[in-house]
Formats: sequence, C-alpha cells, structure tokens
Amino acid sequence: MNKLTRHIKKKYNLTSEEEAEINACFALKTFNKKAFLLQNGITSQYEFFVINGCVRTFITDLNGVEHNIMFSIENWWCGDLQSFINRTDSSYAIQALENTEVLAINRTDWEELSNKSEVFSNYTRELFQSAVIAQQNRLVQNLSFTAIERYHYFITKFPSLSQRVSQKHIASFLGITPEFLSFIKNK
Amino acid sequence: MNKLTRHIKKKYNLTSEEEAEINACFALKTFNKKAFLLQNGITSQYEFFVINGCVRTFITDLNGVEHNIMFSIENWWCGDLQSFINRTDSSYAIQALENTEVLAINRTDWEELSNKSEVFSNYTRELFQSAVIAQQNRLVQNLSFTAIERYHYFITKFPSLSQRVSQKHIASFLGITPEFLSFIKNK
DNA sequence: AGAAAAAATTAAGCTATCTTAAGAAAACTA
DNA sequence: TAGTTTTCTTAAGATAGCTTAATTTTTTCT
Repeated sequence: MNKLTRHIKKKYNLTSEEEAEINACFALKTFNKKAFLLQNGITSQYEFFVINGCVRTFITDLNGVEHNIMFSIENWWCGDLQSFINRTDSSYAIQALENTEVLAINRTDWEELSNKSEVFSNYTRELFQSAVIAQQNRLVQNLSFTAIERYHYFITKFPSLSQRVSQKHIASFLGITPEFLSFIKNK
Repeated sequence: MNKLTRHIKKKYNLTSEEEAEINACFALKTFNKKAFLLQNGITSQYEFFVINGCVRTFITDLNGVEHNIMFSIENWWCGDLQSFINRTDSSYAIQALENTEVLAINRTDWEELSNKSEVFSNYTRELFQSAVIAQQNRLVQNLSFTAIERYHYFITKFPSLSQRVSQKHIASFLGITPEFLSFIKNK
C-alpha cells in the first residue's frame, strides 16, 4: 500500500505525517486483464499510480482504429490528464493488459494534496516536467525516424515492455500496422 | 519589461514584492531575425519567455534534415528543458523567425525562484501540465491524422501562425516536405 | 530599383507503409 | 484436451508521401 510513497521518497524527504497524508488520498483498486480503468467519453475521475501489472492508454480514431499512446507499468502513472483537470469528456481509454493493481486518487484529493503537501506538489511538478521531455523525444522520433528505427529504439529502451506486450499493441504504439511490424522483424 | 508578470497575473495573485522578485530574475534579450537563441550541442543556459516576435525550436537529424518541434510567439515559452534541467548538451536549436524580444532566466535563478516563490512554482507546474496535454494531442494527431488533416487542423487552430511562418517551416512542423504541402494546398 | 537569394510550385518517378486476405501459430476456455 | 478465439505471418496489390529537378514567385540586400 505504501509503494507510492516509497517511490516518492527516492527523491524527496517525507515526514511520517506527510506520508500518512499522502497515503490517505489514495485507494487501492484492482483490475483484471482486459478490464477498463477508464472508458472514453466520460469524465476521468482518477489519476492512477500503477503498483503492478501493465495498462495501455489509447485513443480510437474516426475510422475505429485504436492508437496506443502509452504503456504504464510498475511505478508509472496513467490517466487522462486533460479530462481529469478540466472535467471534460475523456478522449482516451485505459485498459489493463495484465491483472493490475493501482492506487487511485480523485480530483478533489489531488487538488487538496497539491495545496497541502509541498512534497507532493514538487513531485508531480517534476513528473510533468519529465513527461514534457519524454514526449518531446517521442515526437522527434515520429518526425525523424523510420518505422524500423523506432522499433529498434523501442526494444532497446524498453526491453521488458517488448516482452510483456503483444506485437499488435507495440505496432500501434509505434504508429504502424501489425503486418508491417511483422515484416520489419524478419529483416 | 513586465509582460511576464502581467501574464502570470491573469491566473495568479502576485504581491508587488513577489512581482519584483520574479522580474529581478529575468533579463531582456533581443535577437534579430535568423539569430540563434540556442545552438544545439551546447548546454542550454536559459529558458525564454517570448515578449514579441516568433521563434522556432528544431532538431537536425542524422541526414541533416531539420524538424521543427514548436513555434513560440508572444506569451509563450521556449527552451530546451532537457538540457536546461539536466545540464546536458542540447539536441535542439532555437532560431528567431522574426526580430524577437525575450525574457531570459538562467538555471540558478530558475531554481531559486521555484523555491522562493510559490506563485512561480505553481505557474510553471501548470505550464508543464498544459504542455503534457498539448503534446499528447499533437502525438495523437501524428498517429491518427493524415497530412491533409494535420494541415487543416494547424491553420484553424493557429491562424496567426500560418500567416507569419513560411510554408517550409510549417511543412517541417507537420512532418511533411514543403513540396507535398504545396501539393496539398492546391486541393 | 535591380540583383541575388530564398521560398513556393509543378510534375514525374520512386519507396515506405497500408490494405486485404488467407493460413499458421499461439493463447485462452470449456 | 479439444475447440475457439486471438495473434502472428506472409504476400500481392494499392497509396500517401518522398525525391529530384526545373520553373516561377517572393523576399532580401545593396
């Protein structure tokens, strides 16, 4: 239950009161493989911190094609930030790819905690900051790398993910069809 | 000179001391059209807040092709966050597309100000948060939209930019060649 | 204003990636 | 363990977007 605060403590000092304060805001939830943590079209009520398991965040385009935006495993976050913050309908859906345990925080607690706990506020600030950097890198990849290069980058950067996640979902993440990924691999 | 704090005050209350504290950390710099605010390969010393003018942030790939990552105009930020925060060599370059005035903050002041001023810290936190959302949207676009769709989205979403910035640079931003953008337009 | 440089257009031929479809392999489920 | 569903592979034909190169238009510089 305290895996999140353990994660925070790697970089920030937490008094035991602060730690309790943070833990009090999160509820443990479990999802079976294929279950949805979030459906698109509804307002996202939670941000999730993954304790174990693996989920995908994806969007379904107008042609009904799904595009995986990110995978989240142990010690990563997931959620539709836009929907969560602005209380708009979610354009993303989040689905468990394995049986998954998460810590969920609702929007009220998120706001209160961000105001009350300086550590939590700094922690999420740095989380956003890293996310900006990571997404910019990803964007550059999509603009300047070929599908083969993106694939090789993916398997070297995330070796464990490439074991755990089906090719179909990796292909979608890379922005190519599963057939083409299969074709790439045999080269 | 106080355009940044005016921008901050749209969403946050600032005492005049805090305002002075923030302003003290920023220095006005001007760049002529085509001048570089940042060259790639060196550590980025500043984050920039654009007062007027327009700049592009871009990366040059292994084939020497430039890819525009973002444009920044009045009241937007630019900088290589990764390089600025981690003191690593910058992979991006930033170039003025018009004569441009910016407010620049160096890394020491940035850190001090983030600790000293709660408003500034909250402001940049929200800035990062919005950037994450915006970049995720952009990623989705690149994954699920065709070049024509991306172009139309761009000109409706950023009508002023599409006037100010050359097609060549818009094409690069959209991830297509200028020839193909020209082809698209005549349809 | 005129010359030089940069940007935009046009078009032909090319390549990366997609689509469709069918069969093989693997993963669930009863 | 067999049957069913899902995923992976293979291959042929189609298409979006690229490359090259020549021409025109626009911008910049003197």
